[in-house]
Amino acid sequence: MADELSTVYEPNQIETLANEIWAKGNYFHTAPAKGGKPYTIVIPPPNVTGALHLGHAIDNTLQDVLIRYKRMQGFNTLWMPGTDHAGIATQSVVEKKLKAETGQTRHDVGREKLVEMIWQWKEQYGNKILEQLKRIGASCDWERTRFTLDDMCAKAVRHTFVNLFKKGLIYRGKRLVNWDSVLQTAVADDEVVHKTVQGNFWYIHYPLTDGSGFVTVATTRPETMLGDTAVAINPKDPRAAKLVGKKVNLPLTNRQIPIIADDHVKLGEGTGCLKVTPAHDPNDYEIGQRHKLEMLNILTPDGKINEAGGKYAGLDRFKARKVIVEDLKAAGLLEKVEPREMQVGHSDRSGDIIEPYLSDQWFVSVKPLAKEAIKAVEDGRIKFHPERYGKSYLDWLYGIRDWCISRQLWWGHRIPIWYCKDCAHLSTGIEDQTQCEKCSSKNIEQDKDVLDTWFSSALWPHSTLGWPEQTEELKFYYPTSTLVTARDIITLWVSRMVMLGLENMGDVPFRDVFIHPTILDGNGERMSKSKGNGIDPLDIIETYGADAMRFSLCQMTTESQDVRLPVAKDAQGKNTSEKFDIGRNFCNKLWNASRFAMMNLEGIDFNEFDPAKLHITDKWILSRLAKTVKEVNAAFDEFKFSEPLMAIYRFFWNDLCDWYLEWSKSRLRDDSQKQTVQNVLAFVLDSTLRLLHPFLPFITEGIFQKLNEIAPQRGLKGIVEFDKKAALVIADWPAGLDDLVEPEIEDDITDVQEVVRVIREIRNKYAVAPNRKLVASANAPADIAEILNNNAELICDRAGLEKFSASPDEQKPQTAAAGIVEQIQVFVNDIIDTQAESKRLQKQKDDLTGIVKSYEAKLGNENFVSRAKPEFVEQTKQKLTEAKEQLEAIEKNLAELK
RNA sequence: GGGCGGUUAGCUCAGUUGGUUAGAGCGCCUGCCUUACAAGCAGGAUGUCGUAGGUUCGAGUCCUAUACUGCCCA
Repeated sequence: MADELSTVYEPNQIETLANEIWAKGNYFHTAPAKGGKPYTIVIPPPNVTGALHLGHAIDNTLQDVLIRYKRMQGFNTLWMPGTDHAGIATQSVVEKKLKAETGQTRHDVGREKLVEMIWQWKEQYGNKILEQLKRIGASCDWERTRFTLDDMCAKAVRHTFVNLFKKGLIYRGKRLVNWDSVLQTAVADDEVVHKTVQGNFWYIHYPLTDGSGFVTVATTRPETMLGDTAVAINPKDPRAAKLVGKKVNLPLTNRQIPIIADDHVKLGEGTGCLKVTPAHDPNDYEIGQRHKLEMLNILTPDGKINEAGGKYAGLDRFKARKVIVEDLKAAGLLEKVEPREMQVGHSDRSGDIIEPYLSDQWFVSVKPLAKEAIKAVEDGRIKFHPERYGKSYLDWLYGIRDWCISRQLWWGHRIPIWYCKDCAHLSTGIEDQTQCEKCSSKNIEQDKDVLDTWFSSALWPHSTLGWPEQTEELKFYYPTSTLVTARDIITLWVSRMVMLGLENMGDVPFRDVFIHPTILDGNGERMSKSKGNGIDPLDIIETYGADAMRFSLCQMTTESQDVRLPVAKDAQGKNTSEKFDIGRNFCNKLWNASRFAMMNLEGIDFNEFDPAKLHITDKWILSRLAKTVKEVNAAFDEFKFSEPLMAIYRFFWNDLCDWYLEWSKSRLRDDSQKQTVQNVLAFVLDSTLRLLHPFLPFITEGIFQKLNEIAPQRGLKGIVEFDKKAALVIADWPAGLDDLVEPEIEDDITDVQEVVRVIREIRNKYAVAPNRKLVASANAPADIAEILNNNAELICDRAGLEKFSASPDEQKPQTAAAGIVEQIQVFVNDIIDTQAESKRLQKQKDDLTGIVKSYEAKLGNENFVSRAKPEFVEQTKQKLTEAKEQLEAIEKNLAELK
């Protein structure tokens, strides 16, 4: 059966097979009743409208690595999946579709119908992303899949709102908000992206009412002058004494507005006179508050000038700008226009220019919540990895402002507030209200707005576990263990989960927050749909396999904040990247090494294993394995991903494949050693599969299944025995191997490998045919010579020799080429080419001369000898002696050539 | 404007508490279809560690300044 395996790894079949096995065993599902220690991760719920991109792929791969690792370690492991209703994003997708298909707007179909359409859309497409997650191997407990708008989450949202409202932490107020005129909703600060755009500074004259001249104001948004209710000047400005208290005629209107003094106006900047538009600029709003100015709104919700704009009413704000500039010019009030680069806020969702807009909104007073959230990180109840991100989190919370939670949308959690039309009282409650709390009037109406999506995502770690019900799940799995996300989400989501987790549960939502790097393209730009540089993980999976993708993503996950992934178009025009070659090559190597092993495991018998028969190479590979396991565990505990993977990579490729498998070939033909090799091989391969499983779940599971058929019982009888599980996904993590570490054996094998390398180099330099057997010898100190002689067979096997021997008195034969490594001089007979040899040795001589000189310089420096640590000085002396000996040997060999 | 990163081989990145003449993969050069693997094997070349100072016996690593670059916040 093993020899039926194809020589090239084919990911497709094995991915299907592994998925079937996992589904059949229902291994991803868990429950508190299973006992053990809990380990919980809640997925950062992807937006239902979205499709996976590589950002999701890396995020979810890393979560899966942690979950699989902990599951194998025996934790009661829950990975809670789900999606986010993504208010604005989802509604606008459906609105666009409606517009494209029928030309209708949401107002044409009405609220109820639109919401129904969105639900339909969600049912149709919302599962796509879950299917995609399954393709990348996410081992979520799918039975528990949640949605931020499902009943369970809705209940949590309702309770949270009512609690906060009753505590006085939710209030309604007329405030300036970031207004998206296309979507006609307020958006949060963090939904506004600032872009640099080319604009103008218009200098406008405002004539004084007393006829004594004019003041000049400069603005980037001339149309807002319609809403000006004052002109401000710094009180220290020399002109202030004369101007403050006077009035100006606001051009194009018949209003007169006062000149006031305010510190906010910077001295010596611009014209020194600032037009104040409290209803359309955050700074002006502050000034307006201080001076109790009128707040004059001049815009309609869809971004047109309203009736306050007099004859400009009805014009779109950008059109109005042009007309107003023309009119000012005609009136001789436009002094000049300066082109100017400026930062303008754009809606993350619609791309529209955000307008500061005065409207009724609901807010959360976050200060008291933030205080607790700050404490949780400061006292270490929550730890960020890498640590520096804790600072971003704290900085944001120190300066936090009240959170505007109302959105003028129809898709989302409707605000549970009912207005009484008779007594104007506001009622709220867990249940929908049918009458006014105060006057019992049935003439009540629910608030039209919905809550910011982050309000429901902020509850995710406890709402998904059933809160406010005290479910078994909630008691067992909360607080969750680790949150894995990208750094741009720290303020948006992480901080809010901490605030509301502490508020509702009285405990942190998670202990550790791991922030992974952001994937950029080859030009250092963030991947995005609009730029067209995004890579679809499914394209990568089709081309390279899911394991290969995961390998490369994990390998890139170091502590750096960004990773670059050069993007290329393949023959079909899909975005792809050579980066995934590494993962694919690794999978192929793993596949083939496993094939080799399994082809040679016929007749393996666990009970015939005899520890007394262990060969030096067996002990060596077991020692290397044990060390690798240690390294991997240590790295995982520090939230490192690249490091453990690369440790396994080196072990598997550079130790197991390059050396052990090769040495095992002849031993497998030797009946007296066969059972030992077979058992060690099966054990080491099995261990490697276990170590790799969190990273490469599919291929390792596939091979594990085959291994189970060929060698059902694996382990080193009397030393380490492994469980006999039906699937790798639930197999035990390698443990109890520490006693296998043997440093001396590792050193001995290193000497052997060094000698082999020197001989290979010589063979290569002289172009010796691969199949030509040579004779070699070595001069080395007695102890090392003994080791080499004991392992002469290993050297011959790997260096293509028929004979090898070493001794402290060995002299270089006349016709031999010489190589040197540490204290060992190696002589390879009968291939000499005087000229080439002389060139080779000369280069070695030059290198060594440099080394000797640098040591001599160090030791010649009195400061070094007197101030460096004595053991370091001693070490350097030792090295100098060795280097000098090597140099002498080379010089001697060179002299003999001439 | 404030904060946090990055700058190491042609490319993408490692580099622990300062201590051999700085590593990996890809790419490149040479030789191999060696009975697991050419997505492979063996060998080789390649770096003033952004720049300038400083601390130190010793700096890719610590400090200061500076350039370029990215992200977050205002």
